[in-house]
Amino acid sequence: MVRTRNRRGEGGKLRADSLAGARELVEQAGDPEAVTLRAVARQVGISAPSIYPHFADRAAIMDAIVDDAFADFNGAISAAIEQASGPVAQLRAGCAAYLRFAADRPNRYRLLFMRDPRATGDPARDLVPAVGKELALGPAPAIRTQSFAALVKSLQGCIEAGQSASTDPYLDSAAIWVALHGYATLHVLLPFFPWPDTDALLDRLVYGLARIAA
Amino acid sequence: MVRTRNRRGEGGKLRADSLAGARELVEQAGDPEAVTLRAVARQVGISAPSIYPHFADRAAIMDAIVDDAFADFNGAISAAIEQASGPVAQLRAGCAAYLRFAADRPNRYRLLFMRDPRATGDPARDLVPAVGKELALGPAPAIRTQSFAALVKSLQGCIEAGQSASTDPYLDSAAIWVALHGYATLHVLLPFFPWPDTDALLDRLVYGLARIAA
DNA sequence: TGTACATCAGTGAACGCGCGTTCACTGATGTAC
DNA sequence: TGTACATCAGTGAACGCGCGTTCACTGATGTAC
Repeated sequence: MVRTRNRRGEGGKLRADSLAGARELVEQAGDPEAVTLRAVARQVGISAPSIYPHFADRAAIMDAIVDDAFADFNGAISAAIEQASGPVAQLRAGCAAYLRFAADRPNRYRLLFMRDPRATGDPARDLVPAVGKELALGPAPAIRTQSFAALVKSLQGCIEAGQSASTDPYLDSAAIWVALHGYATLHVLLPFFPWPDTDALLDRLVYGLARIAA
Repeated sequence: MVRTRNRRGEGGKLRADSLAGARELVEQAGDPEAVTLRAVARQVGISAPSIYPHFADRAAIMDAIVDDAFADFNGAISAAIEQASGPVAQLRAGCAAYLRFAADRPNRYRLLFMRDPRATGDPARDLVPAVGKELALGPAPAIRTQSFAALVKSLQGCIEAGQSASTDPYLDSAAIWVALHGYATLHVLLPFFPWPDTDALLDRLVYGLARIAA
């Protein structure tokens, strides 16, 4: 609330503060619509017009926090994959981290895959056109497709190790993603539904859809 | 646009007209937020206050079109089930109808399972508390849980016919629902993703999760 | 060391917009006599 | 058959709100001389 003016040359700090404020708003409200320019300003403790030297418009703020959420998400998943040893364990660890992220930080998960990409500021950075086969499998995936690329890579690792009978890792990765997303989404939207045990479901999804023998 | 005033005693027609207008708005805009009271009035060709004799507030309109969408959805699924013969075929037909509904009428599907129930007018009618095990399995399911109940019943039919090895039809139905929803949701949100063939995926989901031998 | 000045961080007031909702009303329609 | 009147469908103007965005500004801070 109370904020002391930045010193000269340090005006850029307000950008980081604004992003932090926007992040807090998402966390508190659970609704990306709550991230209004004025709400961010209130959260940070500045006047609304002060945002403009740092963001072109409201869409630019949304875009930045979505990227921020993706970075967080990617970090959680790649950390889980790295900690596991062996291709099958890595695949499962990545998928488990996916569900854990959605369960632990539901309001950030909303930003990732529960918003219409058309609502984003810069359409060119949207998930829709960026997730084409070539890009997702390429060497330097964009931040919004990085984890999907990691999933494909994990499944390819299982195939190379002779532990998966999959003949199309891209297709089967998409199937796994769809199932994870359905579980994550409905968990977020309907938290009081008597859901089955996460680990048991995860086993069926991963091993079944990746064609891995139990 | 141009509308002639209803005759005396027929003022109630405006309620139906308003609902039709709200439905058209959802279909056009794809965003439930676009269904504002004033937009409905514009669509119908009346002034905004004229809505009030027929709906308590904006939330009541939203609630009504959500119920309308559920009735549509339930009708599509039960029709598909009735047309199929044999428990396994019925189960699969119901699931296929689920995906078909989401693909053909994406903006209505948004109303069903892609909105936060907290955004609805009357919290008591929300899906969250209504979908408890007892209600969903009961004899007269509410409109918003009817199709889930039909899914459970279909799976029970498969078990009784000795064609499913499932030991917990409620749990396995939830798993199927989750998978269907994930596929439907991401299709709606990311229509340009190179999705796998719907029928092949459906087979794997239904037979795999319902424990039916192919 | 002191002072004038440019720069920079941030403000306050205002704009037009669309929203949900309220209120007093208008004027056509049917009915009672 | 004609007329007064109650009822009903629907309106127009207004309210306060929060929003994104623009604009002219203020006042502290650092720097040049």
